[in-house]
Amino acid sequence: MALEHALLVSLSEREGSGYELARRFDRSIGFFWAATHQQIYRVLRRMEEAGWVTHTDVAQEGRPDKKVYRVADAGRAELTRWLAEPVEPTMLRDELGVKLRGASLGDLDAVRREVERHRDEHAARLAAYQAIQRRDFPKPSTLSGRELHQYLVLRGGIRAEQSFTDWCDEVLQALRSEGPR
Amino acid sequence: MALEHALLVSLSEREGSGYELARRFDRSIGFFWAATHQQIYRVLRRMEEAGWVTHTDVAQEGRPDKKVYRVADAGRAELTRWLAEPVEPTMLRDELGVKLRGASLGDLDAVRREVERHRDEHAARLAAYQAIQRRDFPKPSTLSGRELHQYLVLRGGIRAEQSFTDWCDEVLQALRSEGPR
DNA sequence: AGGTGCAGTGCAACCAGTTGCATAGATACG
DNA sequence: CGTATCTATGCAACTGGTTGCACTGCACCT
Repeated sequence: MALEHALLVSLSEREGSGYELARRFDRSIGFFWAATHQQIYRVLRRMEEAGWVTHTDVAQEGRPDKKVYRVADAGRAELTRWLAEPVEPTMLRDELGVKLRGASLGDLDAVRREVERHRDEHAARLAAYQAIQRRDFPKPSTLSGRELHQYLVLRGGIRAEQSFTDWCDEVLQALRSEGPR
Repeated sequence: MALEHALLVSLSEREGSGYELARRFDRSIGFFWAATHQQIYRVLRRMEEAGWVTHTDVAQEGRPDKKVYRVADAGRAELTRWLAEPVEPTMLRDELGVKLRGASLGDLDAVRREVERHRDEHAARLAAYQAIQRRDFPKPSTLSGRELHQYLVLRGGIRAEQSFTDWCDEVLQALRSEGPR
């Protein structure tokens, strides 16, 4: 599974506590691989058992102690191993498709509103990603290494949200001719 | 969850056994919502307990008996209920993104090959979907109702695979300038 | 004669992820 | 002053899905 490896990547860039990782996920990797704090805590513990990471307790004033994790040698080895190993290409998996397929068995107008809602949500994400692109990667052609890879992942997010938004528009357009509105 | 409802949609179109549903999923809904026979059997039993479907045992010659499921009133009600209820828009979730983000921590060339593999796989799916479109929906503008909805779902698959393929190409292009090849 | 594959259902164990809740001090809002 | 939010970690229960295996009998290939 990839969460372990996503955490290894994130911790390789910078050490951090479970909580910090959860917040980092919320605002960057998490756009492309979401994870709750619960899942992260559990996986970190499992990874420590496996010797992939180690932690040191850090006392703080005015706030709870935290466990700062860093990648161990075994973790680095595991990450390179996994990077070289093939993984299965993902399948599209979106409930909206199921709803649309069943639209004629229910309230068509409700499905229409649902598609609109999804379009808006995906369009909003698209705008957010594009803002990140403008802010963090104004000159893509100058990038290389880690920065280039980060940029390319962001590009993936942009393309995905763009195409989803376009699809919703196509659906709405096509449904407009159907039934009363 | 959507598997129940995907099964309700499929069974509304035509009754069938768990096995048949698994095969139907393999070649149509499954392009957009994959499910193993195991999962399907389990869910069908749960659905029967809930009164959403009923089954009749059908004896066959030369092959095992089968349980043919059909949608009950409660199932139809549940489906319409679910169709009107909002669901959360999906997040992008692809391990390839994690790999790319960590590419500089491992063998860049292996990641490159991996991206190529995924590109080929997605391009193949794209071609398959486009073949279905050409065969089953030569004149989209004439469609309405269930057929239109099926077509639109297929369009979603085509757009998703197209944009993923394009993204892989962009990545490969960008990585070409990096490191030895 | 023997292996593969299809049709058909199913159990058991496991893995990944979600949800709800608990704790506890600090700070900020109204 | 009280409520909400942030930092920080965690347990317990549950849901959804995967993997490996088992059994039956027919058809097809070599």
